[in-house]
Amino acid sequence: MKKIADVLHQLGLEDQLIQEIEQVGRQITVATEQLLIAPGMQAREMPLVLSGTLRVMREDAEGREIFLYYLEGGDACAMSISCCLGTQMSEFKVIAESEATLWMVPMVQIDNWMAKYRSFRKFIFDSYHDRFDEMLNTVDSIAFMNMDERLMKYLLDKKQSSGSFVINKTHEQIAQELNTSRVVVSRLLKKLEREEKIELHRNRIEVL
Amino acid sequence: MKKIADVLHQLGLEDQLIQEIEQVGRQITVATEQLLIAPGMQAREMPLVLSGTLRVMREDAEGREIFLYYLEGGDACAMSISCCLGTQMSEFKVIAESEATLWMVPMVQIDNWMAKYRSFRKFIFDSYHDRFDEMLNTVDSIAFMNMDERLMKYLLDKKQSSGSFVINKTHEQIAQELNTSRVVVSRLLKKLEREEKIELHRNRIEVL
DNA sequence: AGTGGTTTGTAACCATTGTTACCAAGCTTA
DNA sequence: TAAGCTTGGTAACAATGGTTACAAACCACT
Repeated sequence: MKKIADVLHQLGLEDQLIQEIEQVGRQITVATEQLLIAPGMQAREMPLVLSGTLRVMREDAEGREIFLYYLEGGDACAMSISCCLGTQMSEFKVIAESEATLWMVPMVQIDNWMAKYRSFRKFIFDSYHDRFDEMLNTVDSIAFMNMDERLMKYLLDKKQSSGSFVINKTHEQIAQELNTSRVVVSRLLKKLEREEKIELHRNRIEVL
Repeated sequence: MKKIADVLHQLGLEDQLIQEIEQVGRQITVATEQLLIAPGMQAREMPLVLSGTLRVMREDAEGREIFLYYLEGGDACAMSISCCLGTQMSEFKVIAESEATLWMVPMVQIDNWMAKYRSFRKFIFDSYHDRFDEMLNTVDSIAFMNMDERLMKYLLDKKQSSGSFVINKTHEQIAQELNTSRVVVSRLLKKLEREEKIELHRNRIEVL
């Protein structure tokens, strides 16, 4: 597993800043499918992903959900910041897609570092930009694509982020993340199998 | 029309910063339906809306469009910043929804002010947060709502932002912003009229 | 091996949205 | 007023996706 200092170094942060982040933060480990942030929660720390993957979902009033994007090694959940600068609340649900290690940074430090370190400003802004970009991507999917295309994109994204051709999810889980029904997912997965793009097994999908 | 200093003052910025912004920026006026930013453009200035409304749209490769959000008095197009900090390009299309006056701030100054003024950092972050929030709203609409609900929400948002019950758009224009077809919009508008939520005229819709 | 729960496959049907086609109403300009 | 364009109304049909129902396959546990 990577150390926090290595990750921060790769992000291009100054050594002095890295030391400060090391001093005031703490490392935590979260288990697969563990809930990290739920709508309405007030964050006091900004999570920085050291290893593993977090899944960021949007949830509406009736409990329907939709997948937005993944956070992976080196990514910060920068959206938490504006939760704290204002007194606004989280509008997401963040769940561990796999076991993950996180570096939790106290929010109170953020503004200091923003004033002090150019590299930190760049890091946070890039982070915002990347998230925004992924949101646009999500909008593209749900606005312009049919469910079969969205499903294939979902599988490819998952393959990309996990680095594995094998996806261990049930049709029901996938249906929830795409905000559709299990029957529809099964139907379309079968179609993708007939097109020889994937192979179906119980609890497992292989991308070809 | 409001002066730039007044607008900035209302945003809670320091007097010294306001002076700097006044010195280096320039004011422009854009006509209704004028294109401000197109996908692939590189922004060198950040627009700040003094009066009027800008419409921010997402456009895909095939030219299909979808409405994301409005920018109004006091709003900054903060997304332009990350275009410039990195060397990334605009992923939006920004159009004047009405005649608008803008204060254009050179990007080169932004980082200075971020380091120097706490109020500026807060302004930019709030701006990012607000835009992100509106994006989530858009995602909610297209992910969870049917076209008739989206249409009604669209009309109410437009009423809200323009401050007028009267909406001067053709069914074709609305169809483009919602990424659907004119026939569908006409059909659903007629339904809304029968439900006495709106009144239809040529080139004009009244929200009741 | 048998029981019970979970997961997947499939059919039939419905609702919503998209498409094509055509006409009528309204505006503009000659 | 006539011609031509833009805008809006409506019908008929197609495509996509959502719902209900049921059965089969698979797994875990006894």
